[in-house]
Amino acid sequence: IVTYNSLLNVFGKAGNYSEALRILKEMEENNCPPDSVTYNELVAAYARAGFYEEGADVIDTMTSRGIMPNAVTYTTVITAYGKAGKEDKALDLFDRMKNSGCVPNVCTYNTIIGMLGKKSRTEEMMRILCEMKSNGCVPNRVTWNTMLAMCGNKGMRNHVQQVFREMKNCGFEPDRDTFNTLISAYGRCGSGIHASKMYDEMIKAGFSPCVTTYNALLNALARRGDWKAAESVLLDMKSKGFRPS
RNA sequence: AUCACUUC
Repeated sequence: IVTYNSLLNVFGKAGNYSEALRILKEMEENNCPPDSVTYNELVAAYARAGFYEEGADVIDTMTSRGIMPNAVTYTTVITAYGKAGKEDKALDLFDRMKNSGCVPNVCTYNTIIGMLGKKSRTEEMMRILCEMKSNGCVPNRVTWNTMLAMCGNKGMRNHVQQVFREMKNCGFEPDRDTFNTLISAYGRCGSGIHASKMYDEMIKAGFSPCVTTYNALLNALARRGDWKAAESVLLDMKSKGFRPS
Protein backbone atom coordinates (compact mmCIF):
# COMPACT_ATOMS: atom_id res chain seq x y z
CA ILE A 1 0.00 0.00 0.00
CA VAL A 2 2.85 2.39 0.75
CA THR A 3 4.42 1.50 -2.56
CA TYR A 4 1.20 2.24 -4.40
CA ASN A 5 0.69 5.47 -2.50
CA SER A 6 4.21 6.61 -3.28
CA LEU A 7 3.64 5.82 -6.94
CA LEU A 8 0.50 7.91 -6.83
CA ASN A 9 2.53 10.71 -5.33
CA VAL A 10 5.00 10.59 -8.22
CA PHE A 11 2.30 10.77 -10.89
CA GLY A 12 0.39 13.34 -8.92
CA LYS A 13 3.41 15.60 -8.69
CA ALA A 14 3.89 15.24 -12.42
CA GLY A 15 0.32 16.45 -12.89
CA ASN A 16 -0.62 13.11 -14.39
CA TYR A 17 -3.94 12.39 -12.74
CA SER A 18 -5.13 9.94 -15.41
CA GLU A 19 -2.20 7.70 -14.59
CA ALA A 20 -3.09 8.17 -10.94
CA LEU A 21 -6.60 6.95 -11.65
CA ARG A 22 -5.18 3.91 -13.42
CA ILE A 23 -3.14 3.03 -10.34
CA LEU A 24 -6.21 3.39 -8.15
CA LYS A 25 -8.03 0.90 -10.39
CA GLU A 26 -5.10 -1.46 -10.28
CA MET A 27 -5.07 -1.33 -6.48
CA GLU A 28 -8.73 -2.25 -6.34
CA GLU A 29 -8.19 -5.14 -8.75
CA ASN A 30 -5.15 -6.41 -6.88
CA ASN A 31 -6.86 -6.74 -3.55
CA CYS A 32 -5.01 -3.79 -2.20
CA PRO A 33 -7.80 -1.56 -0.92
CA PRO A 34 -7.01 2.15 -1.08
CA ASP A 35 -6.69 3.89 2.28
CA SER A 36 -7.11 7.53 3.22
CA VAL A 37 -3.59 8.40 2.08
CA THR A 38 -4.38 6.91 -1.33
CA TYR A 39 -7.43 9.12 -1.73
CA ASN A 40 -5.55 12.11 -0.37
CA GLU A 41 -2.88 11.60 -3.00
CA LEU A 42 -5.59 11.49 -5.65
CA VAL A 43 -7.14 14.70 -4.35
CA ALA A 44 -3.71 16.34 -4.39
CA ALA A 45 -3.16 15.16 -7.96
CA TYR A 46 -6.42 16.79 -9.06
CA ALA A 47 -5.64 19.92 -7.09
CA ARG A 48 -2.22 20.32 -8.68
CA ALA A 49 -3.82 20.02 -12.09
CA GLY A 50 -6.31 22.73 -11.13
CA PHE A 51 -9.32 20.38 -11.03
CA TYR A 52 -10.72 21.44 -7.70
CA GLU A 53 -14.25 20.19 -8.36
CA GLU A 54 -12.98 16.72 -9.23
CA GLY A 55 -10.89 16.87 -6.06
CA ALA A 56 -13.95 17.79 -4.02
CA ASP A 57 -15.85 14.89 -5.59
CA VAL A 58 -13.27 12.46 -4.22
CA ILE A 59 -14.55 13.36 -0.74
CA ASP A 60 -17.90 11.80 -1.64
CA THR A 61 -16.32 8.87 -3.46
CA MET A 62 -14.12 7.88 -0.55
CA THR A 63 -16.94 8.33 1.95
CA SER A 64 -19.15 6.00 -0.08
CA ARG A 65 -16.35 3.42 -0.02
CA GLY A 66 -16.15 3.65 3.74
CA ILE A 67 -12.96 5.70 3.99
CA MET A 68 -13.63 8.87 5.93
CA PRO A 69 -11.98 12.03 4.66
CA ASN A 70 -9.61 13.44 7.26
CA ALA A 71 -8.09 16.85 7.94
CA VAL A 72 -5.51 16.34 5.19
CA THR A 73 -8.24 15.62 2.63
CA TYR A 74 -10.21 18.72 3.50
CA THR A 75 -7.14 20.94 3.74
CA THR A 76 -6.01 19.85 0.29
CA VAL A 77 -9.34 20.72 -1.32
CA ILE A 78 -9.69 23.96 0.64
CA THR A 79 -6.23 25.00 -0.57
CA ALA A 80 -7.21 24.21 -4.16
CA TYR A 81 -10.36 26.34 -3.86
CA GLY A 82 -8.33 29.19 -2.39
CA LYS A 83 -5.77 29.07 -5.18
CA ALA A 84 -8.58 29.16 -7.72
CA GLY A 85 -10.05 32.28 -6.10
CA LYS A 86 -13.10 30.36 -4.83
CA GLU A 87 -12.84 31.65 -1.28
CA ASP A 88 -16.50 31.17 -0.49
CA LYS A 89 -16.48 27.58 -1.66
CA ALA A 90 -13.44 27.05 0.52
CA LEU A 91 -15.19 28.51 3.56
CA ASP A 92 -18.23 26.44 2.77
CA LEU A 93 -16.23 23.26 2.74
CA PHE A 94 -14.52 24.33 5.96
CA ASP A 95 -17.96 24.51 7.60
CA ARG A 96 -18.99 21.18 6.14
CA MET A 97 -15.79 19.68 7.46
CA LYS A 98 -16.55 20.83 11.00
CA ASN A 99 -20.19 19.77 10.73
CA SER A 100 -19.11 16.29 9.71
CA GLY A 101 -17.11 16.03 12.89
CA CYS A 102 -13.70 16.34 11.30
CA VAL A 103 -11.50 18.52 13.48
CA PRO A 104 -9.43 21.16 11.67
CA ASN A 105 -5.76 21.09 12.57
CA VAL A 106 -3.12 23.79 12.43
CA CYS A 107 -2.57 23.31 8.68
CA THR A 108 -6.27 23.73 7.97
CA TYR A 109 -6.37 26.95 9.96
CA ASN A 110 -3.20 28.19 8.31
CA THR A 111 -4.76 27.63 4.90
CA ILE A 112 -7.90 29.58 5.77
CA ILE A 113 -5.95 32.37 7.44
CA GLY A 114 -3.62 32.70 4.47
CA MET A 115 -6.48 32.73 2.00
CA LEU A 116 -8.42 35.43 3.86
CA GLY A 117 -5.24 37.40 4.45
CA LYS A 118 -4.44 37.48 0.75
CA LYS A 119 -7.87 38.90 0.07
CA SER A 120 -7.51 41.43 2.89
CA ARG A 121 -10.57 39.93 4.56
CA THR A 122 -9.00 40.89 7.85
CA GLU A 123 -11.96 40.72 10.22
CA GLU A 124 -12.87 37.22 9.13
CA MET A 125 -9.25 36.24 9.39
CA MET A 126 -9.02 37.47 12.95
CA ARG A 127 -12.20 35.56 13.76
CA ILE A 128 -10.67 32.34 12.45
CA LEU A 129 -7.49 33.01 14.39
CA CYS A 130 -9.55 33.33 17.58
CA GLU A 131 -11.51 30.21 16.75
CA MET A 132 -8.27 28.37 16.23
CA LYS A 133 -6.93 29.36 19.63
CA SER A 134 -10.17 28.65 21.44
CA ASN A 135 -10.19 25.19 19.87
CA GLY A 136 -6.83 24.55 21.47
CA CYS A 137 -4.97 24.72 18.19
CA VAL A 138 -1.64 26.45 18.79
CA PRO A 139 -0.25 28.72 16.06
CA ASN A 140 3.01 27.35 14.67
CA ARG A 141 5.81 28.86 12.62
CA VAL A 142 3.80 28.68 9.42
CA THR A 143 0.89 30.49 11.08
CA TRP A 144 3.19 33.34 12.04
CA ASN A 145 4.83 33.46 8.63
CA THR A 146 1.36 33.61 7.11
CA MET A 147 0.47 36.54 9.34
CA LEU A 148 3.69 38.31 8.39
CA ALA A 149 3.01 37.71 4.71
CA MET A 150 -0.31 39.51 4.87
CA CYS A 151 1.42 42.54 6.36
CA GLY A 152 2.82 43.02 2.87
CA ASN A 153 -0.68 44.02 1.76
CA LYS A 154 -1.41 47.63 1.05
CA GLY A 155 -1.31 49.84 4.11
CA MET A 156 -0.11 47.13 6.46
CA ARG A 157 3.52 48.15 6.66
CA ASN A 158 3.42 49.33 10.26
CA HIS A 159 2.03 46.00 11.38
CA VAL A 160 5.08 44.03 10.32
CA GLN A 161 7.21 44.89 13.33
CA GLN A 162 4.27 44.38 15.66
CA VAL A 163 3.47 40.90 14.38
CA PHE A 164 7.15 40.01 14.29
CA ARG A 165 7.50 41.02 17.92
CA GLU A 166 4.45 38.98 18.92
CA MET A 167 5.90 36.00 17.12
CA LYS A 168 9.11 36.24 19.09
CA ASN A 169 7.16 36.73 22.31
CA CYS A 170 5.49 33.41 21.61
CA GLY A 171 8.87 31.76 21.50
CA PHE A 172 9.49 31.58 17.76
CA GLU A 173 12.86 32.68 16.49
CA PRO A 174 12.87 33.66 12.81
CA ASP A 175 14.10 30.99 10.41
CA ARG A 176 15.00 31.28 6.76
CA ASP A 177 11.38 31.14 5.68
CA THR A 178 10.52 33.91 8.10
CA PHE A 179 13.21 36.13 6.62
CA ASN A 180 12.05 35.29 3.10
CA THR A 181 8.55 36.27 4.14
CA LEU A 182 9.74 39.51 5.71
CA ILE A 183 11.73 40.49 2.62
CA SER A 184 8.75 39.78 0.41
CA ALA A 185 6.30 41.60 2.68
CA TYR A 186 8.41 44.73 2.85
CA GLY A 187 8.99 44.55 -0.87
CA ARG A 188 5.30 44.31 -1.64
CA CYS A 189 4.35 47.25 0.54
CA GLY A 190 6.95 49.33 -1.20
CA SER A 191 9.67 49.44 1.39
CA GLY A 192 12.74 48.26 -0.46
CA ILE A 193 14.97 49.75 2.23
CA HIS A 194 13.49 47.52 4.91
CA ALA A 195 13.59 44.55 2.56
CA SER A 196 17.33 45.01 2.07
CA LYS A 197 17.74 45.46 5.80
CA MET A 198 15.98 42.15 6.40
CA TYR A 199 18.29 40.49 3.90
CA ASP A 200 21.31 41.80 5.81
CA GLU A 201 19.84 40.58 9.09
CA MET A 202 19.20 37.19 7.59
CA ILE A 203 22.85 36.89 6.59
CA LYS A 204 23.94 38.15 9.99
CA ALA A 205 21.75 35.53 11.64
CA GLY A 206 23.70 32.90 9.74
CA PHE A 207 21.12 31.81 7.17
CA SER A 208 22.08 31.20 3.58
CA PRO A 209 19.81 32.76 0.99
CA CYS A 210 17.92 30.52 -1.41
CA VAL A 211 16.19 31.20 -4.75
CA THR A 212 13.10 32.44 -2.94
CA THR A 213 15.20 34.94 -1.00
CA TYR A 214 16.71 36.30 -4.18
CA ASN A 215 13.39 36.48 -5.99
CA ALA A 216 11.81 38.35 -3.11
CA LEU A 217 14.73 40.74 -2.85
CA LEU A 218 14.82 41.37 -6.59
CA ASN A 219 11.11 42.12 -6.57
CA ALA A 220 11.60 44.61 -3.77
CA LEU A 221 14.46 46.37 -5.56
CA ALA A 222 12.63 46.41 -8.87
CA ARG A 223 9.67 48.13 -7.25
CA ARG A 224 11.99 50.81 -6.00
CA GLY A 225 13.56 51.03 -9.45
CA ASP A 226 16.95 50.31 -7.97
CA TRP A 227 18.39 48.54 -10.98
CA LYS A 228 21.97 48.94 -9.85
CA ALA A 229 21.35 47.08 -6.59
CA ALA A 230 19.31 44.50 -8.45
CA GLU A 231 22.18 43.86 -10.79
CA SER A 232 24.62 43.22 -7.98
CA VAL A 233 22.12 40.86 -6.37
CA LEU A 234 21.93 38.98 -9.66
CA LEU A 235 25.71 38.67 -9.78
CA ASP A 236 25.80 37.44 -6.19
CA MET A 237 23.07 34.97 -7.02
CA LYS A 238 24.94 33.55 -9.98
CA SER A 239 28.17 33.34 -8.01
CA LYS A 240 26.36 31.08 -5.54
CA GLY A 241 25.23 28.80 -8.32
CA PHE A 242 21.59 29.87 -8.52
CA ARG A 243 20.03 30.55 -11.83
CA PRO A 244 17.56 33.41 -12.12
CA SER A 245 14.07 32.48 -13.20
C1' A B 1 7.57 3.87 5.61
C1' U B 2 3.55 7.28 1.85
C1' C B 3 -0.54 12.73 1.80
C1' A B 4 -2.26 18.79 3.10
C1' C B 5 -0.57 24.82 5.26
C1' U B 6 3.47 30.24 4.75
C1' U B 7 7.71 32.95 1.62
C1' C B 8 8.15 32.24 -5.31
